[in-house]
Amino acid sequence: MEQERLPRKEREFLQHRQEILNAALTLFSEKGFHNVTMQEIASSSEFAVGTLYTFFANKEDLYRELLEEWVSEFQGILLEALEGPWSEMEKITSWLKEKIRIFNDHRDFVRLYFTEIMGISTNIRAGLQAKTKVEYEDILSKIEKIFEVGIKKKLFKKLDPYHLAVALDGISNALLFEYLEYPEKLARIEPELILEIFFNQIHLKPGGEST
Amino acid sequence: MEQERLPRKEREFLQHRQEILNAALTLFSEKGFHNVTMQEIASSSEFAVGTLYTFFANKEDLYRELLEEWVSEFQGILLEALEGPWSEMEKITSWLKEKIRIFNDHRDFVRLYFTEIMGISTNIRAGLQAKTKVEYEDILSKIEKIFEVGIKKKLFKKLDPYHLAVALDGISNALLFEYLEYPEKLARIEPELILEIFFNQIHLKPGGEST
Amino acid sequence: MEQERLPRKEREFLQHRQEILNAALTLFSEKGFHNVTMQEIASSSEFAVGTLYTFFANKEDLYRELLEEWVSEFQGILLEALEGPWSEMEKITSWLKEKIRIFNDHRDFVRLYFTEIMGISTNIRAGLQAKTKVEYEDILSKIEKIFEVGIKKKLFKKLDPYHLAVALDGISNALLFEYLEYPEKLARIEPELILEIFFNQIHLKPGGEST
Amino acid sequence: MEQERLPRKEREFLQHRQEILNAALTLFSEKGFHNVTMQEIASSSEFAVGTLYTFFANKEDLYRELLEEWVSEFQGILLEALEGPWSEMEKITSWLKEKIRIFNDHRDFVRLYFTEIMGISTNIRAGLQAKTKVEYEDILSKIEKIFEVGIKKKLFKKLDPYHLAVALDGISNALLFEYLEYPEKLARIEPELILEIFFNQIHLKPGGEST
DNA sequence: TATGAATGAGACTTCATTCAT
DNA sequence: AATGAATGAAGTCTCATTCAT
Repeated sequence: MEQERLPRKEREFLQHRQEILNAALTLFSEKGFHNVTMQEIASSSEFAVGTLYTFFANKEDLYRELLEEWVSEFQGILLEALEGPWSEMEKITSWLKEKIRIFNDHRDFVRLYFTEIMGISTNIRAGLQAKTKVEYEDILSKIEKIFEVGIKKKLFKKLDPYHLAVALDGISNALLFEYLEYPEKLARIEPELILEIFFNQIHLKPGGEST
Repeated sequence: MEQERLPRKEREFLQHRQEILNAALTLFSEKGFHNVTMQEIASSSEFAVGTLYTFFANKEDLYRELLEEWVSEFQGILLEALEGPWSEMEKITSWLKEKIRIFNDHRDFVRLYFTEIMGISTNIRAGLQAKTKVEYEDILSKIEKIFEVGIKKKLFKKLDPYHLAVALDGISNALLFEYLEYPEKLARIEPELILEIFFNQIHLKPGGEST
Repeated sequence: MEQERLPRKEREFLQHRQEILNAALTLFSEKGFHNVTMQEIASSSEFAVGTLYTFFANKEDLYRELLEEWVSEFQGILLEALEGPWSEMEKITSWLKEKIRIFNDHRDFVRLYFTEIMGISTNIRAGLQAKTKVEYEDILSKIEKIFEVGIKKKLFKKLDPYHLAVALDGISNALLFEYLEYPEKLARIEPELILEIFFNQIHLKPGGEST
Repeated sequence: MEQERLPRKEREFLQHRQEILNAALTLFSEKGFHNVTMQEIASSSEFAVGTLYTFFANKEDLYRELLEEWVSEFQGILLEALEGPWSEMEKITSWLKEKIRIFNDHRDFVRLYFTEIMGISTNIRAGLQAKTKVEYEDILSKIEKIFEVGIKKKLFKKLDPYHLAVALDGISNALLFEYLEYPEKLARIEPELILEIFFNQIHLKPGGEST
């Protein structure tokens, strides 16, 4: 999008780079970092192996740039969704909406991303886990803040806001993963589904709730 | 425990096997399948490389047996927790209690396990994902059943029981992972913490709330 | 010879392949399949180990292709020698002439070939023995036919033509091997030497004998 | 046979040794030196691997002793057949008779033996080829002598006696191999079959002959 | 700038041999 | 004397990376 008015050479360069990254994403997502060879990425993107090395210093670097580019793209989208001048519930809803959209539109990336942050870093030297996790915690703490405010405003029950943030994230991940894996089992996921399960009752409803 | 009265040879065999598996678990969990060499496992378990091959046909096999042994152990524990002659809430509580205990006592294994089922199978040929996922879905459907019954008994709100199962599992995973990662941020996790967030209000409380 | 007008790349490919095969032939012939390492073939052909694998799938394959290429080459030459529009004696003489030439010019290969068909297949999986033996039997049966015809024409004594074929082949192999091993003991072998021993008198010439 | 009146210990020792050699012969003959493991020989002879090493210094040694024992046994038999106080034709006939018997009764050994002398030594360090070939040449030169004498006595045509020895040996090997490989194709081989092909006419019979 | 043949370090695996029991 | 678990050297093969064209 930002390469609109670049010289042709540069435009082409960026496009080729993107083609390689796309091919790599699909392959990495299907088979994992170690089960994909540079040769495969080259064939799949219709370049020669040597050419990959004019775009990326090495395999690790390709992998890192691939992840980081998307991570920062989505990080931006999600942070923005959480930062508008809206009510707490609206912020959470818009964040969920974007998250759902991302899961739906970028399954390959999501698989790769979760492999990297949940599990054991596939590529140790690339050292992505640390950086990626920091960004993840950034989102979490934004949500934590929202809960904190919401609790102060008596919108939500008085529970640990950090726990709530982690829990909401966990619920949404679980449902979305299950959905991606078995799309037939669940109807298309909407924020409301998640919110209903998670929230419905955490809302402080005068006259209600657990002793 | 069960090898008490085996002939010495057999006892030794099993013990050596276990020593190898223990070393391997730590290494795999720290660095992932592909970043661990047989040489490392050998050194770490204080055997020669060749010795590993008297216990396991190859690296893949070692990895598979490692995972399968623990998976089936924990599968047994969790299923048992879900199957007693108790109330719905008791079943869920006992399941959570066991899950928390497993996460706490077997962090290395848990990391490895989630790498395998959430992410991209580290070792494609080992074909663990399929088998492992089936067992995982088995637990989930048990929980689903519990919710179903609970809903019929008017214990729980009328929500899709499968969604509820996935969500509860997701919440507990998220909190437990966060806890394992940053033990200082969360107090020792108890079933009650999770249940409070998840359940508190899903209980149909006469006099309270949503139709 | 036939790669004259191929693109340079292709020419080079075939030449490198041949260099590897030549080095391998010498080594295999000297030490046998199992006593030659890929490293040795690489060093001897002045390529890196990895390079061998761009030409051949594995050691077995290299060995197989090496043998099959020559076998089919010589098979062609020998069959042609046996199939001309000549008299029976001329066919046998021309076959012997070619056989002697092959033994002389391709000693390394001959050693390797006989190791493979006479003895125990060095490389079981390569399954060369079967294929190679079939081609060998093909030649034998051609010679058998020639004897059959010759017997009908009363050129040869009435003996089992298959026995005669095997025997003539055996005599020529024995003399040629002995010659290759101790070239000083025998004068340069000519078809006549073999024919004299084998034939001289099997010709049914009442009262007389071969001119 | 010669261990008749040895102390039991020694008798047993020799018997066990023989059992190992028998198992090894079968295996080596089927799969070749390099495709047989010490473990296999142990299993097949129903001893432990370690036990093999109380009988033989190493695999090579086992192989060497195996071959040498039989070679010297058969060398004795064949030399004896060639050395009696008989006529030239009788000597050759008795030699052939023994050779045929050996081929028939000891096919495994014969396969192994020819692998070793014809082809490329399977086990280079064992250095059997040299020793074995010397003994082989010993037989050949005995036959050569017989031809020499026979020629002097005008029994045989005046051809190079060494050539004749090599040729007769080659004919008999070829027919016997073919027979062992395809026993159905040839009737049971008798000295007469070989002699008929080889000799019939080489006899100098003034006035010609063959009925 | 793009190519892909060539490279060689490094991983897995086998198996002859040893040695404590 | 017999055993067989343990050893580790050595061999095969892969694949990220380089570099001459």
